[in-house]
Amino acid sequence: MLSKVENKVKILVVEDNKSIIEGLEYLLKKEGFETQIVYSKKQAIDYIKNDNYDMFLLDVELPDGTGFDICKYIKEVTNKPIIFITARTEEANIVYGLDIGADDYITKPFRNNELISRIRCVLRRYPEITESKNIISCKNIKVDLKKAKVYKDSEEICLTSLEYKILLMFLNNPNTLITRGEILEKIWDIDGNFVNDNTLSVYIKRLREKLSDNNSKEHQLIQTVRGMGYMLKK
Amino acid sequence: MLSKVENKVKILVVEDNKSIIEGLEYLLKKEGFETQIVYSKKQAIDYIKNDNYDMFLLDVELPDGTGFDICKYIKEVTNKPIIFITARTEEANIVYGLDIGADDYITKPFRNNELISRIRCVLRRYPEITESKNIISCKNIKVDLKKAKVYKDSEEICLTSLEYKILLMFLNNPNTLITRGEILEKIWDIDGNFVNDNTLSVYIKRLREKLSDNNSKEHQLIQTVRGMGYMLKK
DNA sequence: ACATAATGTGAAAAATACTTGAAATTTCGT
DNA sequence: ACGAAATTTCAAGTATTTTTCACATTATGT
Repeated sequence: MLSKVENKVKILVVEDNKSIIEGLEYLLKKEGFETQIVYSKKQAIDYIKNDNYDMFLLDVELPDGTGFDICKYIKEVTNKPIIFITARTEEANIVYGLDIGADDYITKPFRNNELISRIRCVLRRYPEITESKNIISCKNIKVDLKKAKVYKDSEEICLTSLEYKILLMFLNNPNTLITRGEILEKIWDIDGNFVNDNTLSVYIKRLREKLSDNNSKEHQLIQTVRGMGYMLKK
Repeated sequence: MLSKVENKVKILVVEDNKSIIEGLEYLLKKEGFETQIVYSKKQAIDYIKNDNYDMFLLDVELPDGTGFDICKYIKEVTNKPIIFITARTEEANIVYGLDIGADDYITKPFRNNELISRIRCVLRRYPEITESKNIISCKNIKVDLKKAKVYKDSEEICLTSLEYKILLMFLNNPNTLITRGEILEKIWDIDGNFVNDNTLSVYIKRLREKLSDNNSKEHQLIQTVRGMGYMLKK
């Protein structure tokens, strides 16, 4: 199966209270975020080291330390939004949390809507995060997923909807061989009734035509791998 | 039939609850993992000694010990991801599990989707595991399965699709005699209509030509076993 | 040295991919 | 609902690469 490049905002949640986690994970997923939940300071720092998150929700009290420690660590290595989740009793210290670089805080128990709107509000202050999620690009071709528009060197080019789907399939799997079968299956599969095999060739030809102004073989974004399929060269 | 080198992530599951095992095995297989299930600490350590696993799912409570013991043992001998499966009652100790090197935990009963996404998430933090599944190599020849590209000493060489298929057949069965019949069957079998026997010889010749720069016999990757077939010397 | 098996060669045949134009279908504005 | 425009599909012809095969040559084991 082909992998899919995720274009979601990725949030790391550090929280050790199981009953909060359950609702939280469901909520965030539903709202279109990608989440990773960890339970301790140690684990959190581990995950941060090994992965890239766009944003952090940190509980203050953790079994092996405080969210403040994690916050300081995050601010050392990157500049991404941080929201603290605090018990009401910790409210007094939260000024400290904001001092060391957090963007907001929310006290438990919180209403789901409030959390989500705080998250979105904070994200608005980091426009580069959401913007980067709506654009896929390769070489001089850029796709704005939100507007479903395609640009060649910042000049818009018009693709039909099938051409667009095929292009996305390539952009989501750069440097990966995609067989004709896989494309036919994904784009045309209506209960096994594939389209004429040649149709795909026609689409590839048109896509190339539109994407490239230099139709020498080596300059094609979409390379054919004879006898196997096609591949987008990143 | 020829054995096939699996390019799947291989998971050792240590769990003594039969009703969990049943669903688990089916689920993991369906999601494309290779699984081995064992029921006790003793058995687990035995299997770990004798085989290479990419990842571990450990129940905490076992008839003859705890998953924590197994976790410590694993971390002594290798660095592979570990996820604990715990009953809700053991939740308190789980911080200990994470301390001794586990990557995540999940409490029973769990939803299938949650387990799978935790597994995939943890695997993402060990990129070398999934990457190693996309590369097969032997001596100075490397094959990138994702790109369907072949390299000789990190220099790309171009194979036709049949040459590629045959090479893969050899790489998937190193140090194993493969008869001409087996190759003909696997590569050319279209309802028993085999190709001219000599065709295979031609392909072997071309493959050798492309794979080696030194065409002395001993240096050939693909050795002929007179009267029997061919063998790839690892 | 002999018979047999394996290998090398190049030209013909086949397979695969590309191009083009035109027919069928869908979409969209009126 | 109708017609025009755009999109999608298909068929036929062309170009390119690969696969195949017949025959010549070389290697191997007894």
